[in-house]
Amino acid sequence: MDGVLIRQIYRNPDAFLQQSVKVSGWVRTVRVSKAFGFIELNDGSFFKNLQIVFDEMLDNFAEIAKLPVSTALTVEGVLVESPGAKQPFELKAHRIVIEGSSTPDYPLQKKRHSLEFLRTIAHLRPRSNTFSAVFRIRSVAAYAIHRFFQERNFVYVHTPIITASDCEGAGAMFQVTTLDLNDLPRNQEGKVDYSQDFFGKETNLTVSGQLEAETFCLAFRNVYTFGPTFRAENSNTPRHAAEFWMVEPEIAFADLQDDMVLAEEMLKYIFRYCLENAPEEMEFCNQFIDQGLIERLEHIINSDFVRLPYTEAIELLQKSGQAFSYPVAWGCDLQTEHERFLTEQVFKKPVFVTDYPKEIKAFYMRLNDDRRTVAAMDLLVPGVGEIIGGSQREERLEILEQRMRDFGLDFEDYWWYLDLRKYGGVKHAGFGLGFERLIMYLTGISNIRDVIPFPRTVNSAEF
RNA sequence: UCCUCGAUAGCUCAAUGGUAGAGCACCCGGCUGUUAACCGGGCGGUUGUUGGUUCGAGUCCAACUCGGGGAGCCA
Repeated sequence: MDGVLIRQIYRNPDAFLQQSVKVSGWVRTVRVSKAFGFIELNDGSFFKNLQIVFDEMLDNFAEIAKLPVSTALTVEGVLVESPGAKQPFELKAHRIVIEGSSTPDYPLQKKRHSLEFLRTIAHLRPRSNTFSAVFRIRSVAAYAIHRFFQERNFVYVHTPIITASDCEGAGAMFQVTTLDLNDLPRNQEGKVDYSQDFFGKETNLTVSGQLEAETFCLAFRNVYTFGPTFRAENSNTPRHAAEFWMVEPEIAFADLQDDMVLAEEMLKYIFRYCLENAPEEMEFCNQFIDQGLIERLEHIINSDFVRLPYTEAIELLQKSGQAFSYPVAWGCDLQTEHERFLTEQVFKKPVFVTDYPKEIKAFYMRLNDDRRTVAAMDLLVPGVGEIIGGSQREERLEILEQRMRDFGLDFEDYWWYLDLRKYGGVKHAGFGLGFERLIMYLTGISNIRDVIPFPRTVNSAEF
């Protein structure tokens, strides 16, 4: 008899009812009486457990009745309709084989644990309901992203993890070196001689694949990256990690409006895909992590995102009569409290804030005709804040060079980036989506450490 | 990095400056359809670390470590 997956049984129970079935999985809990008992078995293929009914007809009944949680079993029996109210069917066991034993000190108890405690046992927490749901949703969402772009013929670009370009100053970087830190080679000025380092120059872990993605954009037209990025910022918040994943599409012959349409369609696609393809996991999140989650996501799928120019946002905030800790004035960046007010109080749905003052945005963002603002957009969502940052890129060589001078950037470091404008440069645009922030929004999990299998944050690189 | 709150049994939490407790987990026993099963009994502690105040510190003070919430930076 070949084994079946619990997922197969749940998805098509009629094919298995009254049939002999063999399943393998791990014990979530055992409830036992004198002559019979119940096992909740989870085989990893499905969020829900299969209830196993066993009785003293088993020759190893006494042993099975005392199994500690997390014992691995293979169970053979007949799938029958369950008289119990909480499950539609159950497996009446004829034979139970212990595949892998466990011990009573198994840390995961069959009760609710705090997320903080579960973080300390990151190697075991995927066996809990919450993380079983979160990490399957993470997987499904990652696949949805690939599907979305591949269906639209975007080319998936693998931009480098190790980079020599200190691009856009997006944040502090982790240095990559093979030099002996206890005995650094020095040049004549007494500075570290990186010509003796592995790459012959100073290198770091990437903070963004955008500039490299632009090169492929101007060859393949529509491209996207999806991979890890690293920031050595000393950020101690529930929304920042030192290692996280970003999705960065880049589209040619496209402007900021096209960019926002793409971002909006992509998010709606991912939300819809996860609701349809991980319904049990989404329902669990809706019930135990964030009540109202599904309703909110469905509302977003069916609503139009707001487009709000920065200048109007400032006026709106100023006229709101709301007391803010940080004053609102044209030219200042929006503070968290301002973003929350806009997206949570005023609109109650995602808001694109567009056309920021050029001084507070990156050098590569396209200068608008007013010469004061750039074609940038941030997508703010209730609860999570900024989830996407994007812009139309400056394709005009002279203006780009002027902007680089304004920012004090060295042309030599960007010679290849400038070449893109020289050889058939066209208008193009793109954005970056913080994948973990998307997962937070999808699951209702409020700490980024709980949507990353093994999170790396300031002072923490366990496992 | 700043502000703020916290750290007591494996977990979640109690405990006026004066004998460290409960629920759950775990162990033993009971129970013929359980659902975080239930009922009875038992085991379980260098009170985060270091130092200080005091006759006496889980409790007060200081520093440090780790964690929660908020802010900055950002995705």
